[in-house]
Amino acid sequence: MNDPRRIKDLLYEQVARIGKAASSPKRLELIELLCQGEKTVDALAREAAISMKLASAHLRELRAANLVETEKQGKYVIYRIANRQVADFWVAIHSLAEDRLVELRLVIEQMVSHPKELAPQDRDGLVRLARKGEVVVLDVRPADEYLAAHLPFARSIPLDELKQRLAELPKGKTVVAYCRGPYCLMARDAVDLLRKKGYDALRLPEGVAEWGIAPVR
Amino acid sequence: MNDPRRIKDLLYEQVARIGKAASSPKRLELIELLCQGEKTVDALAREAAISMKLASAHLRELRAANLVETEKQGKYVIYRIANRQVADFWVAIHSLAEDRLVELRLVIEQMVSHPKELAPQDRDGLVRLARKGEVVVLDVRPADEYLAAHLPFARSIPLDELKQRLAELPKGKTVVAYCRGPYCLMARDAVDLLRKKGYDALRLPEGVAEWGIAPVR
DNA sequence: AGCTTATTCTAGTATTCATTAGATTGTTAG
DNA sequence: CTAACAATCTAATGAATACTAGAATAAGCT
Repeated sequence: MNDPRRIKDLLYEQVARIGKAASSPKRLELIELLCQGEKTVDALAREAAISMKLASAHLRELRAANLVETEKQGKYVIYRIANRQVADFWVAIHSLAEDRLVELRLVIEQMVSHPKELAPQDRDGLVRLARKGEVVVLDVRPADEYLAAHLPFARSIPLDELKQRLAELPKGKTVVAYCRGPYCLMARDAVDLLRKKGYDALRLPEGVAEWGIAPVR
Repeated sequence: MNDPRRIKDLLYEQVARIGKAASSPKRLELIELLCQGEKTVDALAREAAISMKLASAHLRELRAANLVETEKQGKYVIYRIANRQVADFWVAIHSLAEDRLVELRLVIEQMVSHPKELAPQDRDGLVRLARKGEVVVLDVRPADEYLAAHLPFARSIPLDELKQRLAELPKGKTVVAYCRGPYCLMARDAVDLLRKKGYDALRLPEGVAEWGIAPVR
């Protein structure tokens, strides 16, 4: 309990707790998932493709940094991000990474970039078109994530139901598909399917976190 | 070189490189120092109170994450942040830490909070008063940091020259002292000194990074 | 009550990281 | 050229971390 450290060190140590939480790829993936809406440990583990034990351990770290909260509901434990600032931080750190790390930009390009990307510049324009019904904004995430938060005027058809529900989409209009954000491939797959079926489809490489829309409980 | 990993993992791994860079207290302190302006390894080590070897090792990490750049000038190596987005990230992570971690707020309160704090709400108001000359905005950081970037209408008197240069300050006006940001104590010490000498002095717990002012090369 | 499922806790291991000391490179000053 | 200094590199150490497996809780379900 002696303290030969500078008082200042205590401050940076606290900030570093946030950095530590953000220093593991898996934890970042969990944060991104939680930005879509609250989820159980089980669901998080499944979607991040890790064991529940490991998910639990990482969530423990996130909770130790006060970035997420939990609520016990019967057999399940529900995790959610502590507030929208956490989602903003996720956007800030992945944006900075995209800005600074060529490697990241290369991987992103390899993964998705075809002529079917929508430049993420003009949000107001997209909303205006969607309001007038001139484009269809399509949320292809699981239904519960759509319920927790979605882009303005978006309609929900989860990716795994898309093939069966194609009839719901008007064929003349451009479909703008989005999912969890730039690292999620559901919208890419949706666009591939839609184009194969003759639709005019584009991928919006942004999600609710990037648009600053916080999930509701 | 086999790759049984999901392609997605590569993305989060890249983002985690930024998180790793931000997971060490010392590296965060170095980033904050570099937000004040470019510096040599030697200067950084001195101001962060660590050995040059350790500073060099940490700076190596920061450069590996592309957050800082270097330039060799004769015997010295000059480090600077790669761009203003890095400074914005520093502000984002320390703000999130202040929002989420009670421990951090407690340490900050213990360190500085007296009745002489200026609430950091009204920047425009402060600038207006400073423009009209109704308050003196005083930058107490070392002179080179003032030259690299400073708040609007601020004048420079480094803390260690303040005692000798008190005559430069008009006694009737409120002096608003600032330094490197909320974790820096130079402004606090300046305010203590000024009040002891009969000045009306307040501490602004923000610096150029928090105001979004990037240092010039 | 027993059985199943969701979650956490405890150990154990392999790996990574922070830090220090010693040797090395490159540059300036005498 | 040599001495002094700035900075980096290498190697070594102890501490922290990610992940796995096994046991322990705890809440439904039958």
